[in-house]
Amino acid sequence: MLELRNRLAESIVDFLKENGIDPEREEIIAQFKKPDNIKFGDIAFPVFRYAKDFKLPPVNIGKMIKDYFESNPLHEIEKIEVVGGYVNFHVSPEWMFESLVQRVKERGDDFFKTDILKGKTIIVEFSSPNIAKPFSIGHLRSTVIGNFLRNLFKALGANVIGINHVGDWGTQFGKLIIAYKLWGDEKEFKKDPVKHMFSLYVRFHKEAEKDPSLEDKAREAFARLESGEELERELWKKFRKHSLKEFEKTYKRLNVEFDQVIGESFYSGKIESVVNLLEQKGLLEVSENALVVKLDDYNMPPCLIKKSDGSTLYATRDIAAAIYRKERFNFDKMLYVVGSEQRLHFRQFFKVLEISGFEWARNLEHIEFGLYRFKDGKMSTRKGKVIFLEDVLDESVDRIRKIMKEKNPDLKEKEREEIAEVLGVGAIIFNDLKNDRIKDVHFSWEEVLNLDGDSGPYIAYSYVRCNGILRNAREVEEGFVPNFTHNSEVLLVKKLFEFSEIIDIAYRNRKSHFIANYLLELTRSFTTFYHNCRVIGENKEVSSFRKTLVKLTLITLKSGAELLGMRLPDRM
RNA sequence: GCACCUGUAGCUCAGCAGGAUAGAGCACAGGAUUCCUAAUCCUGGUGUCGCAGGUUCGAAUCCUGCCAGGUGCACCA
Repeated sequence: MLELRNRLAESIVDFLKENGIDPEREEIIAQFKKPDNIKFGDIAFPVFRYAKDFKLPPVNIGKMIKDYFESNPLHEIEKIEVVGGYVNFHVSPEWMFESLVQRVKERGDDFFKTDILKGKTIIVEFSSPNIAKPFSIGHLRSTVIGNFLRNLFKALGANVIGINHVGDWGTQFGKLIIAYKLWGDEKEFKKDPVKHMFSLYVRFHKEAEKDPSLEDKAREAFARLESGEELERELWKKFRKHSLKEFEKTYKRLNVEFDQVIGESFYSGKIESVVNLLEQKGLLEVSENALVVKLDDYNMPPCLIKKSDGSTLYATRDIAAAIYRKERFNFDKMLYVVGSEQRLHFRQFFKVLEISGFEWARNLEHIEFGLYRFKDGKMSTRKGKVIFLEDVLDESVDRIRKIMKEKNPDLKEKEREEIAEVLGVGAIIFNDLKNDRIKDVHFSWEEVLNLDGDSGPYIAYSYVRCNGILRNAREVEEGFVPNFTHNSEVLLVKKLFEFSEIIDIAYRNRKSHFIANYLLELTRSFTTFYHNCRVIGENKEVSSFRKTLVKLTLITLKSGAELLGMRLPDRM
């Protein structure tokens, strides 16, 4: 469609030039619009703004453009209509179908992939849970959004490095160490390490309200950890090991992989060189006994580099990590998938890098997203007010399992289990990715687990039907000659054709909801087609053509779901 | 207090490099199954696009101000 727009724009530029107007092609392309209603065609060009130049009503100009195209016709265009001030181009569905088929013949299942990012190295830092805390539904967002971006950039040909920047360093570990020393229970820990650590963490904050000296003790404990004291180090290793093992299970369920899992602790040895560098550049100042970089000139509060007790902070480690990664991977872009509440933090350390002379700092992006919130406010790990992701996934799988028993009782137990897992987890992933990530998600079990309408299972169901048809229509040969006999076929082909453009939009905005919504629309187009057009039992030409439409729908649904990181079952 | 984000149908949300009567899902009512899985499809919308100005041939979309909710603003991450 992009190429077609280019060609249309070129013709319009020629036409306008003949009439003494000299616009850029890009300018024309920007004016193209996708009509709200399909009856107005596929590409619309509004001509209102030229009324003054031509000293004619828009309709007349539209007619002139139409005439121009009719004397220089494009085979991709089936029909041109002038309505009001618009020139509406109706793209030939036959041409769309043939282009799609051609593409699939050439590229197979990779038909939607491109190489626009070939040769580029892109780092996506995502998930990054705190290993002192359990994996809550709050961590789901960074995980699935990051995974989506990793998939997307890969599909566009980039060399992508997905990094799980595990939160395994910081004062929180001081807290955990103190709490473990005071109230830790070896037996409880062995039984369920993560839950036990969580209860210690919550208890720490509760007790610290009564006894604020605990906070100081925690900071001291972290300082000892950072300076390499044996006892603290051992405890830390123990906490870390068990947490990572636990997280691994969750990642497996979510079908998420990382190219690198490096904790913040990894950078603790690289802090001094950062401090020295900032010192050299004359950016470092002592303020209230701490080391800071002042950012007054950029309308930001100072960025804290070292606490007054000499231990490091989040920002320091992020700066060290960025420099390290630039040296190691020489990335073209680095994206941080982290909640929007940390926006200031990112602006600050991006700026510190920039004024330190690292020009590549402008290739850093904070991919922010809204947080999960309850009716009565924010989730808080500290207060123990948190929903565990595992519980959400289990509940979702449970619900699916029940529905499956009802709808398809003939499935074997083992197969049903596998499919319920795929559908249940997929439903949660889809639910998270279907809305603009910038918005907060109001958590309610009802909504997260809602399986009606705009949901993962809805898409999966269409996919399953496609598979069913292909299984039952083995005898039918695929047909590559367009043979439209019903309007729903035309609408389906047009929807299928949109896919590449949607990928482009999702890429430019780094947002998954464009793809999620597209998949819902495609599914709707398909089910309408499904209800109106049978594949099996029609004459040869019709059956063959329709079989190919089903095949195209199948691979498009699969590809879109793959980008989102959602698996689809062959039956359900 | 300052900065940023959000505000669209009863609810959850699309649409916002300006463009045609502002669209989905849920909920509610009715209908469709001799036929590729009815987890489906079809029919039914009188919405102050938070409010008020401005720019424009044209504003949900851009600008300004205000209101509401959220987030952040030095030793947490």
